Amino acid sequence: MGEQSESGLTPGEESRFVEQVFAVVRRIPRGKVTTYGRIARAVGAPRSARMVGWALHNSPPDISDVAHRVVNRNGELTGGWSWGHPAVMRALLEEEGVTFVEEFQVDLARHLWEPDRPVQLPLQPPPTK
DNA sequence: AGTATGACCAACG
DNA sequence: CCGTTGGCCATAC
Repeated sequence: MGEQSESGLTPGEESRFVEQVFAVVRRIPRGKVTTYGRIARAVGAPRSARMVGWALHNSPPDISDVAHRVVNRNGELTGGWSWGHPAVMRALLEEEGVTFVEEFQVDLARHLWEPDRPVQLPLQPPPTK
């Protein structure tokens, strides 16, 4: 039997990483946001923030409903173009009560949600400029 | 099989 | 504040 694909995963099983990423994203509360890096840490891959972005880019419909709650570590809507324009993503967030400090930068100090993670030192939100 | 790129992050100068 | 470098690793060419 084989042998699994070079990815080390059999078809149908799907990557646990991706599944876990989606599980975390689904738990982001309305009116809150979290970051790629924090999701990566929450699933045990602290240095694979890029893979989180990759997973979201391939996100199924059920994730697309809450994907706008994921921003980069600075609160910027780096994935905004996936909605056609960052303004669309911003509108979705404002609709949930999220406020902004810049045109496409959310107020992390007020709306940051931290996923349950194993155990890590608390990270403070970056200073406003 | 190697290179380039990416919804990222962090350290450094 | 900006640019560069390194790390991550899947995808496209």
